[in-house]
Amino acid sequence: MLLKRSHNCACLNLTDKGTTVILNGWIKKIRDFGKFVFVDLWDHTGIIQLVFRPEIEGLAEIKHCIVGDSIGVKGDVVERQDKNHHLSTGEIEIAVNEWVRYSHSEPFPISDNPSEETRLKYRYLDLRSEKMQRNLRFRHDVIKKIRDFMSEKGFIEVETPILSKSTPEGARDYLVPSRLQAGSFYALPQSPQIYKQLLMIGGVDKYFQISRCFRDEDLRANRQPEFTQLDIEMAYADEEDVFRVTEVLFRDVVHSAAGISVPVPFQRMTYEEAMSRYGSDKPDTRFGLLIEDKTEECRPEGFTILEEAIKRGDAVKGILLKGHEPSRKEIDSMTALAKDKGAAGLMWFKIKEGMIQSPVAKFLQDKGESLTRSFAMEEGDTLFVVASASSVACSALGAVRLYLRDLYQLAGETKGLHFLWVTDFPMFFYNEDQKRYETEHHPFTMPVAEDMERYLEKSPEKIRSRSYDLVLNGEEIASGSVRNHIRSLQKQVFEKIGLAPETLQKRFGFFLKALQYGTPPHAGIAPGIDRFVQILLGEESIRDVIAFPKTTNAACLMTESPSEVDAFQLDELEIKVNNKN
RNA sequence: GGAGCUGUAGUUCAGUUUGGUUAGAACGCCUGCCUGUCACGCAGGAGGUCGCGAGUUCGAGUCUCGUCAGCUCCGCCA
Repeated sequence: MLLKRSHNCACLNLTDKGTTVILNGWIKKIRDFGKFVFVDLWDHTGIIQLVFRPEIEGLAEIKHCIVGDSIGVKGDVVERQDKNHHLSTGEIEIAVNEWVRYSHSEPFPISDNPSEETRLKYRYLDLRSEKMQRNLRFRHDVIKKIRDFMSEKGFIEVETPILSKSTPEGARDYLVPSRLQAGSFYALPQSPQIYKQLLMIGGVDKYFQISRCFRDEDLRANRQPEFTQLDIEMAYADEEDVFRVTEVLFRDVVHSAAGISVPVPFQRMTYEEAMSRYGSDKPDTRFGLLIEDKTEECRPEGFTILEEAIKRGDAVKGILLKGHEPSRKEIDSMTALAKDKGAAGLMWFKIKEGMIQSPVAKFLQDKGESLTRSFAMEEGDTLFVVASASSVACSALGAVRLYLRDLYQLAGETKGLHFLWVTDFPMFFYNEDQKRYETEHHPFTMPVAEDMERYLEKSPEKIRSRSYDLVLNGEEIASGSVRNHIRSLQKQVFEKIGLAPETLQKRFGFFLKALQYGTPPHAGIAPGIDRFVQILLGEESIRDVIAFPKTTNAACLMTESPSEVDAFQLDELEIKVNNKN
């Protein structure tokens, strides 16, 4: 028997006193007093207390219910004698007249403070937690706002295939074997990139999609193998059009979902500046601590470490931490970070009673004066210096900078949202391992035309692309570009990254062909929904904004996927598994 | 591929530094008592492959090696 509910648990209050209601939900807590029993009933709206009095039928049975049981009750809203002010429904309780247990629960395997492993194994129970309920609802609100906004701006949502074609440029593909053409494979899309460009050629003009993307790469706290992005593409548009619509979109979504006002337009910065000043292509602009290049000014005589570095052509760069002196242990951690990024080491300097303090102090013939002067260092500050190839020094100090941010909460604990456009990424970079050029963004990005002419043969790494990232509080939350709509130029790019003509034809022939039919100039962007929601909610893990996430091993502890399959399934696909063990 | 942290009852943890009797606590579960709780209380009970496998030792939850799993980071992520 289903007692059809009249209300949700937490939607009642003292004004409902005297009414008869029917509630459905789970037992959250049960307190047995012999002659009567209190039950905290929970549904997605919250908790309300039920009281089972001696005179009702089934009093003995309610004593045998446990946390997690699903029940329905009919009863009267009554005012409590002793009110509970910790509860929104704490002024009332439901005096139960009639009730039914829909289903019994095994003892609950998940506590108030569950481990990550337990949460993932019993995800359906973890989802009943206040946090997951709130996060899923928030995520829904964000996505609904996005859909409404895009529709209002004249974009239409078009779905693109999940079973698509492998394009092994970039991330590793997830492959799906074909049965009808055994030996051939589909790939799950890393993004709908090519399809959305084909939609532009197809006259869709303004496209968007809340789309699932798949990348078979290692996971991180903010990275899952499948994730959701808002895919956007506009015909007859350039970067300024994309910036404008994206900025207003984020402004409106942030305002309606989180109640925060952010100014538009967003700050912009070139890739070059981001790398040289922040040591990152996704700089956290919520605080200073910028990297300074003192290769010219700072040449303390007799300090052979620096002198020889400069002679080699290395740069001397540093960041000055005002008013903090990290401990030896903390400096060791920072040194390890710098070395991870390829620096030979991390030099540090403090001033104590006018005297410079540093492991390398004894080498400083000028007592460190040229250092303290060029960096404007004062007592109480700590100076970190790296002498390395310029790019190495920057990324090393970039890592140190973020360590200091976390150590001293330099980004502040306020809900400040700093959006930043990073522009002018390089088109190509040289892959040392594979001895060939690759595209920094993706091969469909439009290179800057004049750079292409000047540098294509001699120094391709100097060619800029018309691509851009949107960074929020030091996290990349969107990436996009003006696309290459010129077939000959697209072919040049493919050739530069070493795609042999036959390979090119096999992988991208259909696309190059499509480009022949009057491709409109177009541009787009793809914000990552999961990461954006994660930042707005202040969650440390992206798993907490996804209903059914995977572990760092890309496994699902609940369904135990991935798993072996039956031999007949493999037979149908003509696949043989090589068991390495 | 590499580094670090973690793994003990259904759950969350203590015990590992310094090897030594029968591995503990809390919550949960089971049985009983209780007329106003909201962390209800009281009495009793069940519940353990100390992740797994080797090794050292008279003796291993504890030491060593390997391995698996979870988390974080580097590489990787057009």
